[in-house]
Amino acid sequence: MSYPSIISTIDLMPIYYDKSDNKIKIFLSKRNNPNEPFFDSFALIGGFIRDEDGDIESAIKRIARDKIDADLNWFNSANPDLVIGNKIRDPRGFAISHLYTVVMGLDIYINSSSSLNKNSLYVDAFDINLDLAFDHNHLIQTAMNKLTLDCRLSYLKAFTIALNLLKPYQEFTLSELQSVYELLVQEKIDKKTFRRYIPYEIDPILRLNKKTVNKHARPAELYGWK
Amino acid sequence: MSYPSIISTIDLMPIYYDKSDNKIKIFLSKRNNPNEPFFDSFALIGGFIRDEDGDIESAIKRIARDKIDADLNWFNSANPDLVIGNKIRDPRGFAISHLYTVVMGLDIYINSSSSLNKNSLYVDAFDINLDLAFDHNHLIQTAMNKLTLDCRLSYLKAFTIALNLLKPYQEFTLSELQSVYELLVQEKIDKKTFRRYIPYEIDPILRLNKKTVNKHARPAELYGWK
DNA sequence: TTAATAGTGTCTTTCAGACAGTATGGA
DNA sequence: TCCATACTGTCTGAAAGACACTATTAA
Repeated sequence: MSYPSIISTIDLMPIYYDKSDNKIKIFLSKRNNPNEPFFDSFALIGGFIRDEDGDIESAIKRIARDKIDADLNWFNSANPDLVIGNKIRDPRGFAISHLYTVVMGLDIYINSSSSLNKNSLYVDAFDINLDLAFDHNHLIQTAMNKLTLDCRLSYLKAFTIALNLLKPYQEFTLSELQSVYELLVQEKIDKKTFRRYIPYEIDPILRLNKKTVNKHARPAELYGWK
Repeated sequence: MSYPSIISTIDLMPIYYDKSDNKIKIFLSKRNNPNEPFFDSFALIGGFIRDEDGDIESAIKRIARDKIDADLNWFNSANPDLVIGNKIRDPRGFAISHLYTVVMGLDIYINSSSSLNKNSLYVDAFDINLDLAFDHNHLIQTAMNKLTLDCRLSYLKAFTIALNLLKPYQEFTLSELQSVYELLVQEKIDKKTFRRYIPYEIDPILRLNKKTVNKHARPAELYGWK
């Protein structure tokens, strides 16, 4: 007995907060197999779901490990952020992509930068000016749009994601947290309003009793992780 | 060249507002193929995604037409409400279910009741006391839970879905609309608060200048569709 | 009249938005 | 000193919650 051979794939959209130019970036890698479509183009990392994976989460873990040589420390949710399937997006046939937005840790960033060097690329998640493989331009735009809408709908979700994007940094200021938040919701927030959101008691952040240095202005309180 | 043979399926969770006992119900059908797993059990309607479907939306339409002999008038969203995939949920192998919540029209309800008669069943979406095929008990519980959370997060979403659930009825009162809303968010709302939500100008509802009759109380204004 | 449900008025609390004011460092 | 950024105080207006009040029918 045989079943329809639809191709089921995972695509991972690893996002990362780049403090140095205050942008949310996406990790892209160059497709390096001449026997696969879009050879030499940049793309989201991804792959087929295999029978031996056993379940979707295992497939995600395997792909993350194979493609960026690291575990991903946080999943946006158990459900994919985007599912799209048709016969035109992949020349190999009817392919369903399950796109998961994941947050990268700093270690992953460093590993990828060095070992994968010229085959990887970080680009502004909200402004991709590059032709990607498959329909990945469209996937990214749709997924980032959904991320913004979700974050606008629930400040708690925005807040949680902002914290996860800052996790790679040992220390951060509330102004930096606000910057990440503003990138997620794609709008400026009043400083006082933002600080009212902060549920000091609940969240895993910790006032370090340290201040920033070498700024030409009043130093900011530094926060870290419990 | 061959690709991994993961089974990709669609499951539809058709919901319907039953005015007579004020419940949101799910349409279930009895599995009638002795060669398929869970023969004679009740289940959500669903099926394999086939290569000739071309895309996911077409697969959904085909399955709806095959299984309940009708088009579905409204999709919750382009994305599935739930995706779950592993090797244990289907004896035939690694199966990924893409679950879509859909709202049934009255015509579908009537068609299904008559032609499918004893092979279909309507049950309270929030209280399934019946062992269903596959992991469908779990799917339904998770999907209804997500529906409630989504509706609590956005009153506009709750409102839109409530209106869609009332679409099959030509006339309805604001109290009825509130009842549907309360089922969706799973909590009682103050009458005045609820009426303040109603954006008279925006929504496709219309005051009919008619009132309910034969009630032992003050008659209610009837509303209909533009 | 009463029972029952429809619908409204309004007080109170909460909270976002706006923005001025104060604090604290470097140059 | 001033400039820049961090942080706080507080007024205002919008909207939710609570709940009492009025309205309109049948029995």
